[in-house]
Amino acid sequence: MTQARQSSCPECEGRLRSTNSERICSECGLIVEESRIDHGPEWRSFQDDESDPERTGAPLTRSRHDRGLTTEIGKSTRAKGRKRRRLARMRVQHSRTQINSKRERNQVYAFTEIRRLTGALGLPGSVKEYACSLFDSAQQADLLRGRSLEGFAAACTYVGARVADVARTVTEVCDAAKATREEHRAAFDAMNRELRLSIGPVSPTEYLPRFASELDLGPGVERRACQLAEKATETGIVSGRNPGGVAAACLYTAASNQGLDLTQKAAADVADVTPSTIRSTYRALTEWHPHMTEAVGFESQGHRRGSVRSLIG
DNA sequence: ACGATTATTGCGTTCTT
DNA sequence: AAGAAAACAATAATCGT
Repeated sequence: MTQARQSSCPECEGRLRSTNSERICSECGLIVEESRIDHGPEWRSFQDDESDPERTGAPLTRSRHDRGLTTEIGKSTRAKGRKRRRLARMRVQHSRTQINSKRERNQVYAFTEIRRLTGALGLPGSVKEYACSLFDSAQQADLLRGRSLEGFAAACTYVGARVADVARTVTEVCDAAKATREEHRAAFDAMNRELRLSIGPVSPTEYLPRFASELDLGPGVERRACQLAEKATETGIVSGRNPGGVAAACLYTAASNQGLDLTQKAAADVADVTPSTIRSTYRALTEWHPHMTEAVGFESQGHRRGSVRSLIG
């Protein structure tokens, strides 16, 4: 809202915006200024970042984590006494190393994928780190069994982008990821449930800055669009709708009101929707007056249906 | 390009079994 | 309690201007 000092991101030239404690780039999420508030937990696992001594880069092919080769030490009924106890011990140790190495392999794989994803989506390192730590939490919470690693990598990246206020749509993430929408969702739901992520439905405003800059719209238009988006949220227009589509429609409406020649198709494209979506939302946006079912219920109308769809961008 | 109309899709509800 | 089906809202596709 108040931008006084630097007007563009040193990395990607995106516009900056301020939150409570920091100024961040609206496109890549780079934190330009930060008024010393330490945000979130201190993640930093043993071996870190840039060096990556483990052989990275190797396994980008799809591999299910459970489907590897395994060796087991059978329970021999013939072994007796000391020999039997030795075997038992071996079995225990062996299983332990197997679990550890499995975990480690998974982690390396997931981290590599997260790194690749954040790169491909133009997300900053902070998102990558958050995503990795989130994956670690998920692993410790034993959320992985029965769900795909790729899904978790995608979901962690998605959540990371969300909390950094540089949301990407599920479509964007899944297109770049080696995961299907279903896998992403399974992982996301699991983490959301078990880890108590504070990830509510996406607000259209989260997409506004990025879309605005992609469309070369000035701050004035963006501000107006933001007002529209807030009003849309209050009115209940957003519930059940694709937030990205609403954001694009708000921008279109704002631009249109100011005489800019922004085409519906252009607005639709940045949000990955069709012009007809822009149209219908535009209508709802401009003539929200005539009829409003349940006029006064301000909280009641909050979530009628499609709350799930609002969750996923 | 925009608006109106029809088709499709997706999801919550409800109606079973 | 889990699954099938009718119902509804948003989005996409299509046609007309």
